[in-house]
Amino acid sequence: MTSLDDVAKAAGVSAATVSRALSGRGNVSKATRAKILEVAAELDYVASSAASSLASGRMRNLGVIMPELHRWFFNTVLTGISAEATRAGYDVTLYNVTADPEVRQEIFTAFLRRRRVDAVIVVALELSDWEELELARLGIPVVIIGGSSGTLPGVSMDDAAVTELATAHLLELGHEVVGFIGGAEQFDADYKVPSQRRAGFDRALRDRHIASEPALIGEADFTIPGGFHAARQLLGTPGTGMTGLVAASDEMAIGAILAARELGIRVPEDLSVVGVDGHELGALFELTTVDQHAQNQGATAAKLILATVESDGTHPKSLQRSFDLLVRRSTARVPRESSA
Amino acid sequence: MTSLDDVAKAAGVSAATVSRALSGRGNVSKATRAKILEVAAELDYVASSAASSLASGRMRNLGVIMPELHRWFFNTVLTGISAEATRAGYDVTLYNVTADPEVRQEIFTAFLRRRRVDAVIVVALELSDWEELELARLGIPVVIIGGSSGTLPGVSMDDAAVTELATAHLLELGHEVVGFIGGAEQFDADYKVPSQRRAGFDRALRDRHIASEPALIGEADFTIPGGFHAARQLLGTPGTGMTGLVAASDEMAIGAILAARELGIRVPEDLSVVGVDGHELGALFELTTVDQHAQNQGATAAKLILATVESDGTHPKSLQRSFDLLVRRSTARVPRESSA
DNA sequence: CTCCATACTGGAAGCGCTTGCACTCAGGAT
DNA sequence: ATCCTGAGTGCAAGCGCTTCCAGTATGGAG
Repeated sequence: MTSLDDVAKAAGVSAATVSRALSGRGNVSKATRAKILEVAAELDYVASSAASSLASGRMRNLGVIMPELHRWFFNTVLTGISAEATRAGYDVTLYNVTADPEVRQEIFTAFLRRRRVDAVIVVALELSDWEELELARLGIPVVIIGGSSGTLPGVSMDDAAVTELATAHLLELGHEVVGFIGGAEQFDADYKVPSQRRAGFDRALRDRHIASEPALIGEADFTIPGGFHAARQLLGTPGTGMTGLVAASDEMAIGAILAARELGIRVPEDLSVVGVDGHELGALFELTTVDQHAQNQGATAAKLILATVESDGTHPKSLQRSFDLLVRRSTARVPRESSA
Repeated sequence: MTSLDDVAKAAGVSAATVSRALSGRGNVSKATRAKILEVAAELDYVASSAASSLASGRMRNLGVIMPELHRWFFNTVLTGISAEATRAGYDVTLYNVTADPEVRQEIFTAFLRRRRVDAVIVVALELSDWEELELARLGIPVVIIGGSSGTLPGVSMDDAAVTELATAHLLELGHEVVGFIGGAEQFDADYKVPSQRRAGFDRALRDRHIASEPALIGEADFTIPGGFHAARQLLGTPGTGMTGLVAASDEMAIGAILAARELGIRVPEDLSVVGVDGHELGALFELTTVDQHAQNQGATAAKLILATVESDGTHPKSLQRSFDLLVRRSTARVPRESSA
């Protein structure tokens, strides 16, 4: 492996100058820099990250903590982060916090404290006080996506407003009996998004003075099968007169559409379904949804935190992400005689 | 931040001894080690990875190169790798090679050459000669998953055997007109799995002396929408008499089932559909498939390569993964009068 | 024609660990 | 009793960069 010194010797300058030329910090004359760049390329020189990190304290590495990778939101956000990090020359180190509490704790103590990353992005994890403290103790910028924290900045959406918008869409179409599929009471106890989304649904109903009907509320785990089963039960309940259904995630909405099809309920003629996410499968099911631009959320968080790292190191600011209602064919005006 | 020296002083020993006690390399008396461990815990000491890496040449970091994260296979393999790496105390650095050739090249030159990882797992990427060379030049163990290489070891499946098994299953059920949905000729030009899977299908037919019918071959990109569109075209073609359909991935198989439903074709009464993967959504669609234990593939690759890293550093051996036919309700014996 | 700020450059001191080497000290073999 | 072996420990030399500092040259200001 060629080292800095090899380059310095070959270029006839000191190691210090090579370092400056390659990193862009400090002054180097144009001619010298050109010469060094040429020699470095010739020798295929790439600086050792360990040496560079040790000397400078900079890692050029971004940590990402996520609870899982299967659900669309997570891998989409991760894709966004990764693209942005790569563009900036940063590596991405993935910490997959599993359900195992020991693993989770290990991540926060052993792994993160090795000082391997310059910054951390936490995705959709509700942090315990202890965890926030550990994170703060790292002394590096932290940004939260799709979760909330009293003390840490985040790139987030108003998760209540999102379902409120979805619900309002249905109400405006004339639906009066609207159901909801969201997180189970105990689903992801440590993740507030489900309850927020539920709150938005409730709010929309309340604003129109419509009573929330417990029989119209289903619980699922945000996946397609989860939505399928919850919807089948909801739709199988006779006499509800439900003509609209809001799902707190697109995956559940898709599950609901599948359930409706199985039961011979036409979407949107008999039932309007709206989801939340902007899942790529939505197009296939012509699903009306509230797009939360997940990939963008990841990219934005990465950009935000990398800017912080590269500049002073003050704490990044929180950012509110926008979202848009994307109307497709799974929602329609309520039929004249509304009887499900 | 507390350093090794702090611990050494507090424990009344030399830094060398602390290092040995904490890393487990070299001899330290039981009493001394206990004392050091106690002090280290007390001081919340965690070694700086940069310093440790620089001095030892070990990174405790595993690189993973993937072309994408959305498709089920990828995030499932990654989950398996991550779990295993975490267990072993290794970080996972993710390199998401996008379609952009510049980014791809950048990963192989700039990123990987910083010597940040002890080993690399390449997932479902057909490497160019140049890339294999670059990888070899890194001088670290490399393992391929779901791709092939003449020179690099891998954890792989016989991708032809898999579809052969799926196809044989259909043939054994009495189906004689069997269609296939696989990769487009130019889909992932640099990824051989699609053509292998096609080859397995062809082989199964040939073994039974059944001619392969071009009209029964569909092309898609391994996703649900892709499978949907390909299947709709295949199924929409009148007079083929097709009663069985093999999809080269579960996602395409699911798309095909959706297409069949839309066209009023019953599965499995009118059409048997079999996929390949073991996708978690398969259960919902009662999809018969060939389970390739993807998460296991990831875990196995990680275990394999970490063992190599921890021991001598000789090259890891290739491993052939097993796969199992998982019969569910999407396949059935061919109806008496076979006419689609 | 001086003087001084500025642009470049090199020397050298680390960054915080790991590890080869030398040393001491028991305990077992002779 | 002597020698040898090996466990246990400390010293010190790095690992390959970064960056502070000091030194030299250069150009414009006075």
